[in-house]
Amino acid sequence: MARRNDHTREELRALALAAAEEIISTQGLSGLSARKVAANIGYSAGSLYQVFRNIDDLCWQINERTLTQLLLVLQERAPLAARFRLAAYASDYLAFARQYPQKWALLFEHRSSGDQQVPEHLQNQITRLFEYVEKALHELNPQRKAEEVEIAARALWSGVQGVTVLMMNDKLFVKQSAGEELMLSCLIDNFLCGWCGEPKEQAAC
Amino acid sequence: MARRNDHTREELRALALAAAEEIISTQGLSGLSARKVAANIGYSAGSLYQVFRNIDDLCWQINERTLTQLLLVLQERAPLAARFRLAAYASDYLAFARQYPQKWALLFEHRSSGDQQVPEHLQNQITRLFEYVEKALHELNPQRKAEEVEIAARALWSGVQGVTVLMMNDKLFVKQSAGEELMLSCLIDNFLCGWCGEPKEQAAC
DNA sequence: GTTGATAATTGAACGGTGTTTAATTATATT
DNA sequence: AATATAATTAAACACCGTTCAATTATCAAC
Repeated sequence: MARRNDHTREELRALALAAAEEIISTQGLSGLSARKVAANIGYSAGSLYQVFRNIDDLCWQINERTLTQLLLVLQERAPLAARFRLAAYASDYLAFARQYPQKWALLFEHRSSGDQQVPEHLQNQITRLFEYVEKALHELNPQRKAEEVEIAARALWSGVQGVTVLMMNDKLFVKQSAGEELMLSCLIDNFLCGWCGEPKEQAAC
Repeated sequence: MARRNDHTREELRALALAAAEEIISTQGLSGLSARKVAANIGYSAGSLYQVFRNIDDLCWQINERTLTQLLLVLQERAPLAARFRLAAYASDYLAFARQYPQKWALLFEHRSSGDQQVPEHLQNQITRLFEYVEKALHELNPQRKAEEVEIAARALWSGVQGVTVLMMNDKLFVKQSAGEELMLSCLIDNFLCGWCGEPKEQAAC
């Protein structure tokens, strides 16, 4: 066949990405295969290579979509006061990972085998994520230098990331349910205590 | 052949694990395959299944060895005072990840496809890791309840974990070299500020 | 319309993967 | 020496990602 008008190039790309996301969500990354994706959208495996360089590329593009989705959620928190906003970011992040565990896992575990680099667009998205945190930290303590803010934002958010990772790995067993939320507020409260230099508001744990 | 005395069961297991570690260290996880491991130790692929249930199992066993190695490093820090000990733990952890990036990645990214669970022995090792941190935190503020210590240790160490993960993913770009070390001390200092309730020692960033 | 060029699509092929199993072979026991 | 036992293997199976020649549908020109 040729240039059949069923779907344009872009439509095909979107179809494939959607099908791949569906497979990953239900069967995990290990359940993903080019042939399955193709079959699910009524094409042959070879056709995917018209739109993706390889399936690593497909995974990167899924990650871009996932990150877009996440950023959209976080954006909603903009009206909140800085301190609550940070807490909301963290809790949203955790909730997102719980809701889309497989897609979230792909987001932070996918590394290309070999030469390929992280796509620029994805890097920009990650930078934006950090900027949200930087903005909140700056509002909380405007005297800090830009460099300090940058480092602190990455440190703090890496912490949130770490809590989420360990949760996802079922490798932490805290007695209470909602233990992860406790950990997040513990992390943030204690950190902000140092960041703002507020001795009185000692964190709960 | 049968029960050839070249190697006992346990020797074969050790040989295979060593070969697999070598392959992972040089070619990454994606370069690992049962046939390669077998070839490298002069056996056929099928023989591996006498000693491992599958190659996921082999990966778990590698992880146990890696974690043993890491715990050994951290143990050396026991003589230090609590605050320095914590900092040393974090820096050791980061250094370990840098030195054995592939093995470290396997440690925190490997999840079985499907039914298999995290082996008990590995869980115990992770618990021990957290206990090191708990001990230091307790020494720094003995008034805290055991529950609080438990949560704080996991929160703080997850932060260290997060910094390391993001570093490994080349996803954070801080201008300074040694930016990761700065992030770690930023995280720990600020956190401990809240933990101990020490307002004066405001962290550098 | 018919022809020819163009581009999308496919199916088959290649070399790889993990895993199972029947057949083989070396050791241990009787 | 004969037999039982257990280790080892080669081959087979069903997958995988990727490539490519062959096919086929669309478009442009005549």
